[in-house]
Amino acid sequence: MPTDLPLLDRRLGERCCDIGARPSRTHSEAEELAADFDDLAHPVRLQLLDVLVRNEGRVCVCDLEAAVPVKQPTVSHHLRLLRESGLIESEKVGQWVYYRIRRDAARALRDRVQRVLAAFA
Amino acid sequence: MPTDLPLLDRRLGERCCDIGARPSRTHSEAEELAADFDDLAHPVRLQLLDVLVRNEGRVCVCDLEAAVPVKQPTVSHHLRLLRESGLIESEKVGQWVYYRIRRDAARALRDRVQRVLAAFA
DNA sequence: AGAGTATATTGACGGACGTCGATATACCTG
DNA sequence: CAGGTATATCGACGTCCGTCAATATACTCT
Repeated sequence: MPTDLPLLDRRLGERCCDIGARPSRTHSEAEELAADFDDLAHPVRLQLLDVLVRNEGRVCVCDLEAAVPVKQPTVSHHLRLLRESGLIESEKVGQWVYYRIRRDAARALRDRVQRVLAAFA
Repeated sequence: MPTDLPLLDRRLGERCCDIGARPSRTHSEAEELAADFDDLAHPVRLQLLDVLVRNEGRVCVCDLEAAVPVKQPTVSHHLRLLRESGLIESEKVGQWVYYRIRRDAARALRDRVQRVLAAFA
């Protein structure tokens, strides 16, 4: 698209506020994307996901607890957020709860995020 | 790495909390990454970046203001956050301020994020 | 049943975040 | 200089977020 023409005019300081720049996404689309980034915008959640990704299969909560610098209720809190956003799932075995990453959801998130970031190139 | 062996044991419910799972990143590394995601974790910031990416060069604040559903002080607020994180820069021309994306910083952020998400594959 | 363990939930607290009206600052024009 | 415009900053307000101690729930073993 020839977005250059109005910009050259603008350089002269003669016009402003009239390029009619509109985002390519609606605000609610942007909200959904922001929610994707939000899931990843906390160090504890990143570390939990990291452990789950690198330990294919099952990791129990006490292992996760040992991997991050917060107390058990806080770990449960972040695990709940990740579960509610569909990125991980849990399975109760005896008195333990094993968590694992949901590869399909993780890949879908990765693809959505990469589609956004591709425009940054 | 053979992460499977302890996991098979674990399946029987006989052991727990001993795989010594440690995140591949320190907490402060995770904090820096989380800050990257935080920059993108707001719909208004995503929309602002979108407009700046798609209008190579200069966009003045009033144009940005027209593109998002918040008032002028809030636009300035988000522009400041993006500027402080190095993703955009501004140039004053007459009574206007033109913003543009910093391609180098944007690409660097994209690469950091993609490196994280690659593990999700 | 009773004691111990693993995990989730609740409730409270402090602090950070998003928003906006009001105001300040800087510039331009007449 | 006076009046107008563009943008930034300030100050206040409400809401959301992260954390944890305490408690609840569910399971295991004896």
